[in-house]
Amino acid sequence: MTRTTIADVAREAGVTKATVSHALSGNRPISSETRDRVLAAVERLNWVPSQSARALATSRANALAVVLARDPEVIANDSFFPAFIAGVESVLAPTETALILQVVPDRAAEERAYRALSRGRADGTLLLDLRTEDWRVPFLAELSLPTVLVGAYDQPTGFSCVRTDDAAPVREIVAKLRADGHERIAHVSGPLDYVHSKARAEAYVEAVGSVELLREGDFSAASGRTLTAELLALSSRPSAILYSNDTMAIAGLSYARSQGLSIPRDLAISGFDDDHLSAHLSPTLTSVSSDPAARGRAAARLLQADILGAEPRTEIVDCNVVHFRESTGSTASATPTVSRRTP
Amino acid sequence: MTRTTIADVAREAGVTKATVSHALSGNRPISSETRDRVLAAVERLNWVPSQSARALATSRANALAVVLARDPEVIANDSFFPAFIAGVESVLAPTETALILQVVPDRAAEERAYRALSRGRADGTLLLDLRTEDWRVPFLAELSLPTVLVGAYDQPTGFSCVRTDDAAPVREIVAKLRADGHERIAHVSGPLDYVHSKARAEAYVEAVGSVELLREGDFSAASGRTLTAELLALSSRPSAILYSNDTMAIAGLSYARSQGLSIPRDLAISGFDDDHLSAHLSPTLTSVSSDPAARGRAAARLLQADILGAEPRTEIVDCNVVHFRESTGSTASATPTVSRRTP
DNA sequence: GTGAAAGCGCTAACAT
DNA sequence: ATGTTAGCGCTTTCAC
Repeated sequence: MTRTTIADVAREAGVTKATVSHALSGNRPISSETRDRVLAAVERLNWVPSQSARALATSRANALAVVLARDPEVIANDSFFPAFIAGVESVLAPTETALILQVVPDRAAEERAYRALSRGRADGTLLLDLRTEDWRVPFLAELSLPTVLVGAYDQPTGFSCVRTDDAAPVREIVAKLRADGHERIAHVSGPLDYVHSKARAEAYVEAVGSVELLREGDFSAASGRTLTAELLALSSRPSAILYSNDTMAIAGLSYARSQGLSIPRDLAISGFDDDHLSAHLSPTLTSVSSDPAARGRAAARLLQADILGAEPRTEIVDCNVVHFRESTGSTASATPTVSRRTP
Repeated sequence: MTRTTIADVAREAGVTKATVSHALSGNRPISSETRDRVLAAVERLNWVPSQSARALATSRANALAVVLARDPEVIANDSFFPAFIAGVESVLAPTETALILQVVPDRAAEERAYRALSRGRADGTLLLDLRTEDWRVPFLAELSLPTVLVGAYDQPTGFSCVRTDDAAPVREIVAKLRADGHERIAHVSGPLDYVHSKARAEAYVEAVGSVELLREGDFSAASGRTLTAELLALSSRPSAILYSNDTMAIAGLSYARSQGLSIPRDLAISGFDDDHLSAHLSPTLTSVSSDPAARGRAAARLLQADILGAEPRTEIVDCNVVHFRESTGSTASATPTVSRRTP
């Protein structure tokens, strides 16, 4: 049984391949009568155009791509990614555009992946996990593969960009902790070459005026634990720790408890990303929700526009909202208690 | 600037396109000298073969696909999916095979998506969220699109399948609760037309010998809450509830508490899927971990084998392990307390 | 061991 | 408004 092609449909409808093609694309006027006949034939034969043939002929893959250079294990415990993808899909689905997900082990493979994408696999790509001076930015520019940056990239580029203000929530949390009487506030960041980690860390440093209590983690539970141990071992230890994600915050919280500290009495803790279970922990975890789905939607729309030839533009999606919960001792309307930090 | 093609490489190396093609594929003997020259030219020109041209010529897309008919919002809160995808990617990455993710709103779109996949977009597909008598099984068989079923499908098929024993952990939990003195044990299931929900529910019914306390949820927090309320309003209410995922369990737990019940004293609770934060909740949540990554790896391997022409086979990946935690009042080695349930 | 040429199934000029 | 035809960039017979 050989696959049915556009030629079969043309024969069935008594027209030529060109007519079939145009009847479907609407790229040239067709008598409604002919169109009906063609559509009927398409229906009858259950024909779906070959994606590869179409891609070859039009140089359009009808697919967008995300390449991740992360360890597969890390993807599994990240609460940002699935929601982001869900957002992307919600704008792609109506267009019948596919999303290609490719995980690569190293830079060489990543370059090959982007080259392959630009050679017919995809029409554009979304760049996540941006780093300062990210090599992918000039690289993709040279490949002239339509690209949208997701994150507050700190250099000028010719690409569209979906930004978020990561500094504001950090300032807000620090201010609140200050008002609650905390004087030694620490920060466990993500890797500082990630632009979002860096933005948060810089906002922290600016707010507290010192790098003394800044520690660079890697978003893993293990680093959350280790760095918390390090901070708590200080002769003059912090009374509050801001973590750059919930996973590290929870690991830190567990460690602190294991040392006999009570949260938030002896140590206030806040996270980032607001995992959907964070509001159910005990104590409930103060965190920052950032609507990754909205960023996914914005990024997908910008990329589609870019592919259609629109000018690159930067969109600021600011859905960051701080949820003060029990882990900072401060529920919504709690009156700040002065000087409750431990020695 | 026109894209570089195989013809450019051939010219650069002083050979024909055919030789370039074979030098890379190894599909026919090439003098090592010529090969070197070709490879050098490829390197020099940074040439990557066009995926679409290759796909058209070989009818191989070098891509696998997952089509989801879920609401995008649901994807975001599911702890199974990201880990599963991570597993799939870990076997695909070395092969430079792409994973296509497509979310569809309804059945018509889903059929179109599968047709498009089988017409050049992908070489095979992984079927998730299996339902009893799933229409996709015969449909994909007719499309003759290589497929691997993920879940304990209850009909014979010509497809490979990655199974898990969902009944065993349910039996284990019920047995433990019984031993702890619980006599009225309820179950909040997922939609019963999903094969895994059904398997769990059936194991539950068999273990407790009655459907009286079985309620059908939809895996959402909202249904967890509603059905818990319903069960607790019973004149003779359950002293333990098994939920078919952690999200519903946590919603149920919150509701029970809001009614003044203490967990696990007044109500024992267990979940399913073991979200990475479940061990950090308070009380820590009894749940069943199932290593979705391992299932992703197995499914990807089976699909690749299938595409290469191997016989379909069923693989049982049994990594289900029950983690008894505080929410069932039963830490690992706790001695069963008889009759501590509330009236 | 290598070259020449015929497709793969579409789309898009170019005709009429 | 529709038909004819030439590619898109590969792979793969078929010759030599």
